[in-house]
Amino acid sequence: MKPIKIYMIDDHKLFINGVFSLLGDEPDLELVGYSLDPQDFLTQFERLEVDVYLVDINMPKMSGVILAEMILKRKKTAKVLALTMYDDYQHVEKMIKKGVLGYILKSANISELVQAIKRVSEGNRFIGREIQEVVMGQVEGLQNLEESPDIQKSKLTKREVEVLLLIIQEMSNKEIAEKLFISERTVETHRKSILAKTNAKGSLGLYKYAIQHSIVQANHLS
Amino acid sequence: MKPIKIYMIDDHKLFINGVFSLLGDEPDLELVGYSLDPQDFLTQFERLEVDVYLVDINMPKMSGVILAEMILKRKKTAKVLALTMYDDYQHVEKMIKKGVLGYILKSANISELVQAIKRVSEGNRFIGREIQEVVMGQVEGLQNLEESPDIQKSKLTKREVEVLLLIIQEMSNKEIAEKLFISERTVETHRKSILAKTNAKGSLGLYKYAIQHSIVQANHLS
DNA sequence: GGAAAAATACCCAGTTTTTGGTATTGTCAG
DNA sequence: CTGACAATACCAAAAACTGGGTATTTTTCC
Repeated sequence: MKPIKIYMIDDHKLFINGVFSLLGDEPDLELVGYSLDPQDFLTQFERLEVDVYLVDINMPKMSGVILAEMILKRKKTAKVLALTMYDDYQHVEKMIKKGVLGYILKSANISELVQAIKRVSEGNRFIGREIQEVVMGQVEGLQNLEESPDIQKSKLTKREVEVLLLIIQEMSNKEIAEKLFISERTVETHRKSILAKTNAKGSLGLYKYAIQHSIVQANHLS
Repeated sequence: MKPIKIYMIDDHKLFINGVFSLLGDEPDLELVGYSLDPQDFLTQFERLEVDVYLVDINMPKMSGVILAEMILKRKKTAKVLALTMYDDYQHVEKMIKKGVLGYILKSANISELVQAIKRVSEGNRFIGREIQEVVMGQVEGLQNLEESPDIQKSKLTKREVEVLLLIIQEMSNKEIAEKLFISERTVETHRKSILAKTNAKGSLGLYKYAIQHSIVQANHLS
Protein backbone atom coordinates (compact mmCIF):
# COMPACT_ATOMS: atom_id res chain seq x y z
CA MET A 1 0.00 0.00 0.00
CA LYS A 2 1.26 3.41 -0.90
CA PRO A 3 1.59 5.84 2.01
CA ILE A 4 -1.07 8.48 2.45
CA LYS A 5 0.19 11.91 1.42
CA ILE A 6 -0.68 14.49 4.03
CA TYR A 7 -0.65 18.25 3.77
CA MET A 8 -1.46 20.54 6.67
CA ILE A 9 -2.67 24.13 6.73
CA ASP A 10 -2.60 25.87 10.10
CA ASP A 11 -1.27 29.21 11.20
CA HIS A 12 0.35 27.78 14.35
CA LYS A 13 3.81 26.63 13.52
CA LEU A 14 4.32 24.89 16.83
CA PHE A 15 1.20 22.89 16.29
CA ILE A 16 2.15 21.82 12.79
CA ASN A 17 5.64 20.90 13.86
CA GLY A 18 4.27 19.02 16.82
CA VAL A 19 1.73 17.02 14.88
CA PHE A 20 4.25 16.26 12.16
CA SER A 21 6.69 15.10 14.77
CA LEU A 22 4.03 12.76 16.10
CA LEU A 23 2.98 11.48 12.70
CA GLY A 24 6.52 11.04 11.51
CA ASP A 25 6.69 7.57 13.03
CA GLU A 26 3.58 6.29 11.34
CA PRO A 27 4.54 3.92 8.55
CA ASP A 28 1.55 4.45 6.27
CA LEU A 29 1.65 8.23 6.29
CA GLU A 30 3.79 10.61 4.32
CA LEU A 31 4.01 14.26 5.33
CA VAL A 32 4.38 16.06 2.05
CA GLY A 33 4.16 19.62 3.27
CA TYR A 34 2.47 22.33 5.25
CA SER A 35 1.53 25.96 4.96
CA LEU A 36 1.04 28.67 7.56
CA ASP A 37 -0.89 30.82 5.09
CA PRO A 38 -3.99 29.61 3.26
CA GLN A 39 -3.55 32.09 0.45
CA ASP A 40 0.01 31.02 -0.25
CA PHE A 41 -1.15 27.46 -0.18
CA LEU A 42 -3.86 28.04 -2.76
CA THR A 43 -1.47 29.66 -5.20
CA GLN A 44 0.58 26.49 -5.34
CA PHE A 45 -2.36 24.16 -5.00
CA GLU A 46 -2.16 22.67 -8.49
CA ARG A 47 1.46 21.74 -8.10
CA LEU A 48 0.86 19.70 -4.96
CA GLU A 49 0.11 16.02 -4.89
CA VAL A 50 -1.87 15.34 -1.76
CA ASP A 51 -4.22 12.68 -0.47
CA VAL A 52 -5.52 14.22 2.73
CA TYR A 53 -5.65 17.90 3.60
CA LEU A 54 -5.61 18.76 7.30
CA VAL A 55 -7.15 22.18 7.68
CA ASP A 56 -7.53 24.44 10.66
CA ILE A 57 -10.54 26.75 10.84
CA ASN A 58 -9.32 29.70 12.83
CA MET A 59 -6.78 31.41 10.63
CA PRO A 60 -6.06 35.10 10.21
CA LYS A 61 -6.37 35.86 6.51
CA MET A 62 -8.87 33.24 5.54
CA SER A 63 -11.28 31.05 7.44
CA GLY A 64 -10.84 27.31 7.14
CA VAL A 65 -14.47 27.13 6.12
CA ILE A 66 -13.85 29.00 2.92
CA LEU A 67 -10.52 27.30 2.47
CA ALA A 68 -12.25 23.94 2.44
CA GLU A 69 -14.65 25.25 -0.15
CA MET A 70 -11.80 26.51 -2.29
CA ILE A 71 -9.97 23.20 -2.09
CA LEU A 72 -13.07 21.26 -3.07
CA LYS A 73 -13.90 23.69 -5.83
CA ARG A 74 -10.51 23.08 -7.34
CA LYS A 75 -10.50 19.34 -6.78
CA LYS A 76 -13.86 17.70 -6.23
CA THR A 77 -12.35 14.47 -5.04
CA ALA A 78 -10.11 16.10 -2.45
CA LYS A 79 -10.21 14.55 1.01
CA VAL A 80 -10.35 17.26 3.61
CA LEU A 81 -10.09 16.67 7.34
CA ALA A 82 -10.89 19.56 9.63
CA LEU A 83 -8.53 19.69 12.62
CA THR A 84 -9.65 22.46 14.90
CA MET A 85 -10.41 23.62 18.41
CA TYR A 86 -14.04 24.46 17.65
CA ASP A 87 -16.30 21.93 19.29
CA ASP A 88 -19.61 23.58 18.45
CA TYR A 89 -22.21 22.29 16.09
CA GLN A 90 -22.27 25.38 13.91
CA HIS A 91 -18.72 24.90 12.77
CA VAL A 92 -19.12 21.17 12.22
CA GLU A 93 -22.20 21.78 10.14
CA LYS A 94 -20.57 24.48 8.06
CA MET A 95 -17.59 22.33 7.30
CA ILE A 96 -19.56 19.21 6.48
CA LYS A 97 -21.78 21.22 4.18
CA LYS A 98 -18.76 22.44 2.35
CA GLY A 99 -17.89 18.83 1.74
CA VAL A 100 -15.15 17.94 4.21
CA LEU A 101 -15.05 14.26 5.06
CA GLY A 102 -13.71 14.46 8.58
CA TYR A 103 -13.88 16.70 11.59
CA ILE A 104 -11.65 16.17 14.59
CA LEU A 105 -10.60 18.27 17.55
CA LYS A 106 -7.17 19.42 18.57
CA SER A 107 -7.93 17.89 21.92
CA ALA A 108 -8.02 14.45 20.34
CA ASN A 109 -5.14 12.05 20.78
CA ILE A 110 -2.79 10.82 18.13
CA SER A 111 -4.36 7.47 17.56
CA GLU A 112 -7.67 9.13 16.82
CA LEU A 113 -6.01 11.50 14.40
CA VAL A 114 -4.28 8.66 12.62
CA GLN A 115 -7.52 6.73 12.47
CA ALA A 116 -9.31 9.78 11.07
CA ILE A 117 -6.68 10.28 8.41
CA LYS A 118 -6.89 6.67 7.31
CA ARG A 119 -10.65 6.62 7.20
CA VAL A 120 -10.83 9.89 5.31
CA SER A 121 -8.16 8.83 2.84
CA GLU A 122 -10.42 5.95 1.87
CA GLY A 123 -13.24 8.34 1.17
CA ASN A 124 -15.15 7.63 4.36
CA ARG A 125 -16.60 10.12 6.74
CA PHE A 126 -15.03 10.47 10.18
CA ILE A 127 -16.33 12.58 13.05
CA GLY A 128 -14.23 12.86 16.18
CA ARG A 129 -15.44 11.04 19.25
CA GLU A 130 -15.94 14.20 21.31
CA ILE A 131 -17.74 15.88 18.45
CA GLN A 132 -20.21 13.09 17.93
CA GLU A 133 -22.12 13.96 21.09
CA VAL A 134 -22.48 17.50 19.93
CA VAL A 135 -23.72 16.39 16.55
CA MET A 136 -26.13 13.92 18.09
CA GLY A 137 -27.63 16.72 20.13
CA GLN A 138 -28.73 18.35 16.90
CA VAL A 139 -30.89 15.64 15.44
CA GLU A 140 -32.52 17.62 12.67
CA GLY A 141 -29.18 18.94 11.60
CA LEU A 142 -27.83 15.45 11.48
CA GLN A 143 -30.56 14.39 9.12
CA ASN A 144 -29.78 17.29 6.90
CA LEU A 145 -26.19 16.24 6.86
CA GLU A 146 -26.98 12.74 5.73
CA GLU A 147 -29.44 13.85 3.13
CA SER A 148 -27.54 16.68 1.56
CA PRO A 149 -23.95 15.60 1.40
CA ASP A 150 -23.24 18.08 -1.34
CA ILE A 151 -21.89 21.45 -1.12
CA GLN A 152 -23.68 24.58 -0.13
CA LYS A 153 -21.33 26.98 -1.77
CA SER A 154 -21.18 30.71 -1.83
CA LYS A 155 -22.36 32.43 -4.93
CA LEU A 156 -18.93 33.87 -5.46
CA THR A 157 -16.56 32.16 -7.85
CA LYS A 158 -13.19 31.07 -6.62
CA ARG A 159 -11.48 33.93 -8.33
CA GLU A 160 -13.92 36.35 -6.79
CA VAL A 161 -13.27 34.99 -3.34
CA GLU A 162 -9.60 35.35 -4.01
CA VAL A 163 -10.04 38.98 -4.98
CA LEU A 164 -12.37 39.59 -2.05
CA LEU A 165 -9.75 38.33 0.38
CA LEU A 166 -7.23 40.75 -1.03
CA ILE A 167 -9.70 43.61 -0.91
CA ILE A 168 -10.35 43.07 2.76
CA GLN A 169 -6.64 43.02 3.35
CA GLU A 170 -6.87 46.62 2.24
CA MET A 171 -5.16 46.25 -1.07
CA SER A 172 -6.01 48.67 -3.87
CA ASN A 173 -7.13 47.47 -7.29
CA LYS A 174 -3.66 48.24 -8.54
CA GLU A 175 -1.97 46.15 -5.88
CA ILE A 176 -4.36 43.29 -6.45
CA ALA A 177 -3.75 43.42 -10.18
CA GLU A 178 -0.01 43.16 -9.60
CA LYS A 179 -0.39 40.38 -7.09
CA LEU A 180 -2.57 38.27 -9.36
CA PHE A 181 -0.79 39.18 -12.59
CA ILE A 182 -3.94 40.49 -14.21
CA SER A 183 -5.08 43.86 -15.50
CA GLU A 184 -6.45 46.52 -13.22
CA ARG A 185 -9.55 46.51 -15.44
CA THR A 186 -10.13 42.89 -14.61
CA VAL A 187 -9.89 43.57 -10.93
CA GLU A 188 -12.44 46.32 -11.37
CA THR A 189 -14.73 43.88 -13.09
CA HIS A 190 -14.33 41.33 -10.33
CA ARG A 191 -14.96 44.00 -7.75
CA LYS A 192 -18.14 44.98 -9.53
CA SER A 193 -19.36 41.40 -9.65
CA ILE A 194 -18.57 40.87 -6.01
CA LEU A 195 -20.37 44.02 -4.96
CA ALA A 196 -23.35 43.06 -7.05
CA LYS A 197 -23.54 39.50 -5.74
CA THR A 198 -23.09 40.43 -2.11
CA ASN A 199 -25.19 43.58 -2.15
CA ALA A 200 -22.43 45.22 -0.20
CA LYS A 201 -21.75 48.91 -0.49
CA GLY A 202 -17.97 49.27 -0.39
CA SER A 203 -14.91 47.55 0.86
CA LEU A 204 -16.21 47.99 4.39
CA GLY A 205 -19.44 46.31 3.45
CA LEU A 206 -17.48 43.51 1.84
CA TYR A 207 -15.58 42.97 5.04
CA LYS A 208 -18.78 42.71 7.01
CA TYR A 209 -20.09 40.27 4.45
CA ALA A 210 -16.93 38.22 4.68
CA ILE A 211 -17.20 37.98 8.45
CA GLN A 212 -20.84 37.03 8.31
CA HIS A 213 -20.19 34.31 5.78
CA SER A 214 -17.18 32.82 7.54
CA ILE A 215 -14.85 33.83 4.76
CA VAL A 216 -12.69 35.50 7.37
CA GLN A 217 -12.57 35.47 11.12
CA ALA A 218 -13.56 38.65 12.89
CA ASN A 219 -10.83 38.55 15.50
CA HIS A 220 -7.17 38.50 14.94
CA LEU A 221 -6.46 40.86 12.10
CA SER A 222 -3.31 40.53 10.20
CA MET B 1 23.59 21.58 34.91
CA LYS B 2 20.38 19.91 35.90
CA PRO B 3 17.73 19.73 33.21
CA ILE B 4 14.82 22.14 33.37
CA LYS B 5 11.66 20.45 34.57
CA ILE B 6 8.73 21.38 32.37
CA TYR B 7 5.04 20.97 33.00
CA MET B 8 2.38 21.89 30.47
CA ILE B 9 -1.27 22.74 30.93
CA ASP B 10 -3.34 22.91 27.76
CA ASP B 11 -6.67 21.39 26.85
CA HIS B 12 -5.47 20.30 23.42
CA LYS B 13 -3.94 16.89 23.73
CA LEU B 14 -2.57 16.90 20.23
CA PHE B 15 -0.82 20.14 20.90
CA ILE B 16 0.75 18.91 24.13
CA ASN B 17 1.85 15.66 22.56
CA GLY B 18 3.22 17.51 19.61
CA VAL B 19 5.20 20.01 21.62
CA PHE B 20 6.50 17.29 23.91
CA SER B 21 7.54 15.28 20.91
CA LEU B 22 9.48 18.28 19.68
CA LEU B 23 11.04 19.07 23.03
CA GLY B 24 11.92 15.45 23.71
CA ASP B 25 15.19 15.82 21.84
CA GLU B 26 16.37 18.83 23.81
CA PRO B 27 19.08 17.74 26.22
CA ASP B 28 18.59 20.41 28.87
CA LEU B 29 14.87 19.93 29.21
CA GLU B 30 12.91 17.35 31.12
CA LEU B 31 9.23 16.89 30.47
CA VAL B 32 7.84 15.98 33.85
CA GLY B 33 4.16 16.02 33.04
CA TYR B 34 1.12 17.65 31.57
CA SER B 35 -2.51 18.20 32.29
CA LEU B 36 -5.51 18.72 30.05
CA ASP B 37 -7.52 20.15 32.89
CA PRO B 38 -6.39 23.10 35.01
CA GLN B 39 -8.50 22.04 37.95
CA ASP B 40 -7.07 18.53 38.06
CA PHE B 41 -3.67 20.07 37.82
CA LEU B 42 -4.22 22.34 40.79
CA THR B 43 -5.34 19.51 43.03
CA GLN B 44 -2.00 17.80 42.61
CA PHE B 45 0.01 20.98 42.43
CA GLU B 46 1.91 20.51 45.69
CA ARG B 47 3.10 17.06 44.76
CA LEU B 48 4.72 18.27 41.56
CA GLU B 49 8.28 19.39 41.22
CA VAL B 50 8.45 21.78 38.32
CA ASP B 51 10.74 24.53 37.06
CA VAL B 52 8.74 26.03 34.23
CA TYR B 53 4.98 25.91 33.76
CA LEU B 54 3.72 26.21 30.19
CA VAL B 55 0.15 27.46 30.36
CA ASP B 56 -2.43 27.98 27.67
CA ILE B 57 -4.96 30.78 28.08
CA ASN B 58 -7.97 29.52 26.21
CA MET B 59 -9.21 26.57 28.24
CA PRO B 60 -12.80 25.52 28.87
CA LYS B 61 -13.07 25.20 32.62
CA MET B 62 -10.62 27.86 33.70
CA SER B 63 -8.91 30.71 31.94
CA GLY B 64 -5.15 30.57 31.82
CA VAL B 65 -5.17 34.04 33.34
CA ILE B 66 -6.74 32.72 36.51
CA LEU B 67 -4.62 29.62 36.41
CA ALA B 68 -1.46 31.70 36.32
CA GLU B 69 -2.72 33.63 39.31
CA MET B 70 -3.45 30.41 41.17
CA ILE B 71 -0.03 28.99 40.46
CA LEU B 72 1.74 32.12 41.62
CA LYS B 73 -0.42 32.37 44.69
CA ARG B 74 0.64 28.87 45.71
CA LYS B 75 4.27 29.33 44.77
CA LYS B 76 5.53 32.86 44.50
CA THR B 77 8.75 31.82 42.79
CA ALA B 78 7.03 29.78 40.10
CA LYS B 79 8.19 30.42 36.57
CA VAL B 80 5.21 30.63 34.28
CA LEU B 81 5.41 30.87 30.51
CA ALA B 82 2.21 31.65 28.63
CA LEU B 83 1.93 29.67 25.40
CA THR B 84 -1.14 30.78 23.55
CA MET B 85 -2.71 31.83 20.29
CA TYR B 86 -3.77 35.24 21.55
CA ASP B 87 -1.66 37.93 19.96
CA ASP B 88 -3.47 40.94 21.37
CA TYR B 89 -2.16 43.35 23.90
CA GLN B 90 -5.00 42.88 26.35
CA HIS B 91 -4.09 39.27 27.02
CA VAL B 92 -0.39 39.96 27.24
CA GLU B 93 -1.03 42.72 29.73
CA LYS B 94 -3.32 40.58 31.86
CA MET B 95 -0.85 37.75 32.03
CA ILE B 96 2.13 39.95 32.80
CA LYS B 97 0.18 41.64 35.55
CA LYS B 98 -0.53 38.26 37.07
CA GLY B 99 3.19 37.70 37.19
CA VAL B 100 4.05 35.39 34.33
CA LEU B 101 7.61 35.72 33.15
CA GLY B 102 7.15 34.81 29.51
CA TYR B 103 4.58 35.11 26.76
CA ILE B 104 4.96 33.29 23.48
CA LEU B 105 2.64 32.41 20.61
CA LYS B 106 1.66 29.03 19.28
CA SER B 107 2.71 30.32 15.90
CA ALA B 108 6.29 30.55 17.12
CA ASN B 109 8.85 27.99 16.09
CA ILE B 110 10.54 25.46 18.33
CA SER B 111 13.79 27.28 18.74
CA GLU B 112 11.97 30.31 20.05
CA LEU B 113 10.06 28.15 22.49
CA VAL B 114 13.22 26.51 23.74
CA GLN B 115 14.86 29.89 24.09
CA ALA B 116 11.86 31.18 26.02
CA ILE B 117 11.88 28.23 28.37
CA LYS B 118 15.55 28.65 29.12
CA ARG B 119 15.30 32.37 29.71
CA VAL B 120 12.27 32.00 31.92
CA SER B 121 13.82 29.17 33.91
CA GLU B 122 16.60 31.57 34.85
CA GLY B 123 14.06 34.03 36.15
CA ASN B 124 14.25 36.36 33.17
CA ARG B 125 11.38 37.82 31.26
CA PHE B 126 10.78 36.66 27.69
CA ILE B 127 8.28 38.10 25.24
CA GLY B 128 7.83 36.39 21.89
CA ARG B 129 9.17 38.14 18.82
CA GLU B 130 5.78 38.60 17.17
CA ILE B 131 4.27 39.87 20.40
CA GLN B 132 6.89 42.51 20.91
CA GLU B 133 5.54 44.66 18.10
CA VAL B 134 2.09 44.53 19.59
CA VAL B 135 3.41 45.54 22.98
CA MET B 136 5.47 48.33 21.49
CA GLY B 137 2.55 49.66 19.52
CA GLN B 138 0.55 49.90 22.68
CA VAL B 139 3.10 51.69 24.81
CA GLU B 140 1.58 55.12 24.28
CA GLY B 141 -1.80 53.67 25.08
CA LEU B 142 -0.38 52.32 28.29
CA GLN B 143 1.01 55.68 29.26
CA ASN B 144 -2.33 57.25 28.55
CA LEU B 145 -3.84 54.68 30.83
CA GLU B 146 -1.54 55.53 33.69
CA GLU B 147 -1.66 59.27 33.29
CA SER B 148 -5.21 60.05 32.30
CA PRO B 149 -7.64 57.36 33.28
CA ASP B 150 -10.55 59.31 31.78
CA ILE B 151 -9.73 58.58 28.15
CA GLN B 152 -8.48 55.06 28.11
CA LYS B 153 -10.28 54.27 24.88
CA SER B 154 -8.19 56.14 22.37
CA LYS B 155 -6.48 59.28 21.37
CA LEU B 156 -9.53 60.27 19.33
CA THR B 157 -11.66 63.17 20.45
CA LYS B 158 -15.35 62.84 21.24
CA ARG B 159 -16.39 64.23 17.93
CA GLU B 160 -13.96 62.07 16.06
CA VAL B 161 -15.29 58.93 17.68
CA GLU B 162 -18.76 60.09 16.75
CA VAL B 163 -17.75 60.50 13.14
CA LEU B 164 -15.86 57.22 13.17
CA LEU B 165 -18.96 55.38 14.29
CA LEU B 166 -20.92 56.81 11.40
CA ILE B 167 -18.17 55.99 8.94
CA ILE B 168 -18.17 52.35 9.92
CA GLN B 169 -21.91 52.33 9.48
CA GLU B 170 -21.03 52.91 5.86
CA MET B 171 -22.24 56.47 5.64
CA SER B 172 -20.69 58.80 3.11
CA ASN B 173 -19.23 62.14 4.11
CA LYS B 174 -22.33 63.77 2.73
CA GLU B 175 -24.66 61.66 4.84
CA ILE B 176 -22.58 62.24 7.93
CA ALA B 177 -22.59 65.95 7.33
CA GLU B 178 -26.38 65.96 7.12
CA LYS B 179 -26.74 63.80 10.16
CA LEU B 180 -24.49 65.97 12.31
CA PHE B 181 -25.62 69.31 10.82
CA ILE B 182 -22.12 70.24 9.83
CA SER B 183 -20.40 70.91 6.55
CA GLU B 184 -19.11 68.17 4.36
CA ARG B 185 -15.75 69.92 4.57
CA THR B 186 -15.72 69.46 8.28
CA VAL B 187 -16.42 65.79 7.95
CA GLU B 188 -13.52 65.54 5.56
CA THR B 189 -11.31 67.20 8.11
CA HIS B 190 -12.43 64.85 10.83
CA ARG B 191 -11.88 61.92 8.55
CA LYS B 192 -8.38 63.14 7.87
CA SER B 193 -7.60 63.45 11.56
CA ILE B 194 -9.00 60.06 12.34
CA LEU B 195 -7.04 58.39 9.58
CA ALA B 196 -3.89 60.14 10.71
CA LYS B 197 -4.32 59.25 14.37
CA THR B 198 -5.23 55.63 13.78
CA ASN B 199 -2.80 54.98 10.95
CA ALA B 200 -5.64 53.26 9.18
CA LYS B 201 -5.83 53.21 5.43
CA GLY B 202 -9.49 53.63 4.58
CA SER B 203 -12.91 53.01 5.96
CA LEU B 204 -12.13 49.30 6.10
CA GLY B 205 -9.02 49.99 8.10
CA LEU B 206 -11.03 52.19 10.41
CA TYR B 207 -13.48 49.37 10.99
CA LYS B 208 -10.66 47.01 11.90
CA TYR B 209 -9.24 49.62 14.22
CA ALA B 210 -12.62 50.10 15.84
CA ILE B 211 -12.98 46.38 16.45
CA GLN B 212 -9.50 46.05 17.82
CA HIS B 213 -9.99 48.93 20.20
CA SER B 214 -13.41 47.73 21.29
CA ILE B 215 -15.09 50.81 19.92
CA VAL B 216 -17.48 48.46 18.21
CA GLN B 217 -18.19 44.79 18.44
CA ALA B 218 -17.79 42.64 15.38
CA ASN B 219 -21.27 41.23 15.23
CA HIS B 220 -21.18 37.56 14.58
CA LEU B 221 -24.06 35.50 13.55
CA SER B 222 -24.83 32.53 15.77
C1' DG C 1 -18.54 18.80 -29.08
C1' DG C 2 -21.07 22.64 -27.69
C1' DA C 3 -23.37 25.64 -24.29
C1' DA C 4 -22.78 28.00 -20.09
C1' DA C 5 -20.08 30.01 -16.79
C1' DA C 6 -15.88 32.14 -15.43
C1' DA C 7 -12.04 34.95 -16.14
C1' DT C 8 -10.13 38.22 -18.69
C1' DA C 9 -9.94 43.14 -20.56
C1' DC C 10 -11.43 47.64 -22.17
C1' DC C 11 -14.23 52.28 -22.33
C1' DC C 12 -16.22 56.10 -20.08
C1' DA C 13 -18.51 59.03 -17.01
C1' DG C 14 -19.30 60.05 -12.40
C1' DT C 15 -18.67 59.82 -7.34
C1' DT C 16 -16.07 59.43 -3.29
C1' DT C 17 -12.14 59.46 -0.74
C1' DT C 18 -7.64 60.88 0.22
C1' DT C 19 -4.01 64.35 0.63
C1' DG C 20 -2.00 68.72 1.62
C1' DG C 21 -2.85 72.95 2.65
C1' DT C 22 -5.04 77.37 5.39
C1' DA C 23 -7.96 79.55 8.71
C1' DT C 24 -11.65 80.95 12.06
C1' DT C 25 -14.09 80.23 16.21
C1' DG C 26 -14.82 78.24 20.71
C1' DT C 27 -13.35 76.08 25.10
C1' DC C 28 -10.98 74.84 28.91
C1' DA C 29 -7.09 74.37 32.06
C1' DG C 30 -3.15 76.43 34.03
C1' DC D 1 -5.41 85.69 30.16
C1' DT D 2 -3.42 82.87 27.18
C1' DG D 3 -1.98 79.02 24.72
C1' DA D 4 -3.25 74.43 23.33
C1' DC D 5 -6.55 71.76 21.52
C1' DA D 6 -11.03 70.85 19.48
C1' DA D 7 -14.35 71.77 16.15
C1' DT D 8 -15.55 74.15 12.44
C1' DA D 9 -14.94 75.37 7.28
C1' DC D 10 -12.83 76.04 2.74
C1' DC D 11 -9.79 75.09 -1.56
C1' DA D 12 -7.83 72.16 -5.00
C1' DA D 13 -5.78 68.20 -7.06
C1' DA D 14 -4.92 63.35 -7.11
C1' DA D 15 -6.15 58.84 -6.35
C1' DA D 16 -9.41 55.35 -5.81
C1' DC D 17 -13.74 53.44 -6.34
C1' DT D 18 -18.52 52.85 -8.64
C1' DG D 19 -21.66 51.78 -12.28
C1' DG D 20 -23.09 51.69 -17.08
C1' DG D 21 -21.70 49.02 -20.79
C1' DT D 22 -19.19 45.43 -24.41
C1' DA D 23 -16.29 41.64 -25.74
C1' DT D 24 -12.76 37.88 -26.10
C1' DT D 25 -10.71 33.77 -24.38
C1' DT D 26 -10.65 29.76 -21.15
C1' DT D 27 -12.76 26.42 -18.31
C1' DT D 28 -16.16 23.62 -16.95
C1' DC D 29 -19.87 20.64 -17.40
C1' DC D 30 -23.36 17.88 -19.73
